[in-house]
Amino acid sequence: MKHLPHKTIARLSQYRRALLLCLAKGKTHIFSHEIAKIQHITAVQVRRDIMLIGYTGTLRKGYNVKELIDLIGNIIDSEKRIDVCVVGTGNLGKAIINYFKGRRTKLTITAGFDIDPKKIGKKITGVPIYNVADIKKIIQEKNIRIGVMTVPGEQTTEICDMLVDAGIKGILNFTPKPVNVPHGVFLEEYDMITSLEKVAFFVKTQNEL
Amino acid sequence: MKHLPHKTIARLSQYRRALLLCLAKGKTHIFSHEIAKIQHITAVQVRRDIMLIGYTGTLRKGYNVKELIDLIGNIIDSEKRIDVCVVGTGNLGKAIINYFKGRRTKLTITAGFDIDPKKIGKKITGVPIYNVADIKKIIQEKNIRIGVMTVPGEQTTEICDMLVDAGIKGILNFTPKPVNVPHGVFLEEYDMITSLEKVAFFVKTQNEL
DNA sequence: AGGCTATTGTTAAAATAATAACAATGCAAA
DNA sequence: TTTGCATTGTTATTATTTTAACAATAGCCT
Ligand SMILES: NC(=O)c1ccc[n+]([C@@H]2O[C@H](COP(=O)([O-])OP(=O)(O)OC[C@H]3O[C@@H](n4cnc5c(N)ncnc54)[C@H](O)[C@@H]3O)[C@@H](O)[C@H]2O)c1
Ligand SMILES: NC(=O)c1ccc[n+]([C@@H]2O[C@H](COP(=O)([O-])OP(=O)(O)OC[C@H]3O[C@@H](n4cnc5c(N)ncnc54)[C@H](O)[C@@H]3O)[C@@H](O)[C@H]2O)c1
Repeated sequence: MKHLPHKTIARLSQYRRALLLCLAKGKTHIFSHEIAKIQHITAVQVRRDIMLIGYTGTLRKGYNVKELIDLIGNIIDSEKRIDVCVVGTGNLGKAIINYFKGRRTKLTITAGFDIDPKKIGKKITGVPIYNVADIKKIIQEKNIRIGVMTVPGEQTTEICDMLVDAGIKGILNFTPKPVNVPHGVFLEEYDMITSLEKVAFFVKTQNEL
Repeated sequence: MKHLPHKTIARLSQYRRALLLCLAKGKTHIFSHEIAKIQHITAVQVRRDIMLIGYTGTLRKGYNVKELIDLIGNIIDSEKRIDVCVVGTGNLGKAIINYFKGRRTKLTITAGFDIDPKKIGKKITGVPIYNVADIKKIIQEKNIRIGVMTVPGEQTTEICDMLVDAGIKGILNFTPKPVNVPHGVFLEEYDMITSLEKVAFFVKTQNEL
């Protein structure tokens, strides 16, 4: 496989989640247009993505759900579990930790960090919350490779530097403050306001037609 | 202006947020490469986006921060305020309501909905929480146009249908369950797991090099 | 059995997005 | 004043992503 487009990676992750639901319902095979329907994309795109990872379905029966799930896993998952930490266990951090709890994935949140003494030492659905002062030590001890940032905007830069210093390899930044990371660290940023403003733009545009 | 790419819309929204921070710091002009640095993109792309909206900077001085903010506002904002509601005021819903509080934007969260009697009737940073049973009535009374869904996955489809029925024009779905909306309703879905798996994929890939 | 049809896999084309290239120019410094 | 140069605006090029087109064929129906 020479190279998978970013977009394909993102879609494969989504296909897998849809497929897992199908599997749970006892469905053994699925057509490209069924996957497409769930994800609001076209069947062609689904087939193309699946082609890119080298999987082949059965004509008139579609794709074997189980096999496809496993193959996607081989592509996007790491062999070993990847440990993830969440820095800032407020509303958003808590929601994220909860959300991950119990999901079948190679990604596991194994630590939370906070500065608030009321939170340090507690657990959130089983995940221990540590003092952010110990961040480097814990990250290295637990071999945590990915950090999710959900601290207040003002702390973002500082926390990001601490994560990089501790040897983190990927950062997912949910704070409103964009950050810079050195080469070799993968950065993904998401800002809800951008999404909402996009929705609003199209709502407005449509109204003007 | 014939047509703005989706990606440009999203970036304009981000430029504005960066610009607002600059304005707050008393900066009156900004160069394309400064904006680019903040957003981790290239200066060319910034200039191109700005060109697309028909704004012109001053050579050697850059862009007038205030003017650019206003112009972006003209493009992406609605004339009038657009009201937004959040359905499901748990951890994530609460985080979102908080996040929006006090931001200068034409988008305002004016209602939350929940099914939990302990939450109904309360306020979250000033936003009243209503009984989800009254959703249609309140949405129409308040002329709410956009709905954010942060309910548990199992309720997603039902809530989505209720929002559409109430006349909502745009939906931002944060639950793990993809939904279908009729033509004329703009849908945006975001799933954190996709983002995290993407980060993990690149962390893994880089490791294998 | 034989034709029909839904579906896959893949190539080709189109659309969208990002980057490069560079002329124009106005400010700063010599 | 003149030169140098940083910066914009814009066109051209390249890369990426999506969509279309269609041949191949497994299974269904008659
Ligand atoms: N990107 C998005 O879509 C989005 C949506 C909502 C909120 N947010 C942002 O996410 C962040 C968190 O939001 P929230 O609602 O959970 O806020 P919150 O105040 O509930 O949580 C912040 C947490 O960070 C902790 N904290 C503060 N300083 C710290 C430090 N130096 N080290 C470690 N922990 C520290 C606090 O104790 C608190 O627990 C904010 O920046 C908010 O703007 C982003
Ligand atoms: N997409 C993401 O990035 C992301 C991240 C974290 C969580 N989530 C998802 O967001 C959702 C909310 O997460 P959370 O951590 O806030 O959960 P939560 O349990 O804290 O909140 C859910 C809220 O919805 C309310 N609710 C339940 N049924 C309802 C109904 N029929 N009508 C109205 N309200 C109802 C509950 O009372 C509760 O207040 C979940 O689906 C979760 O999986 C998504």
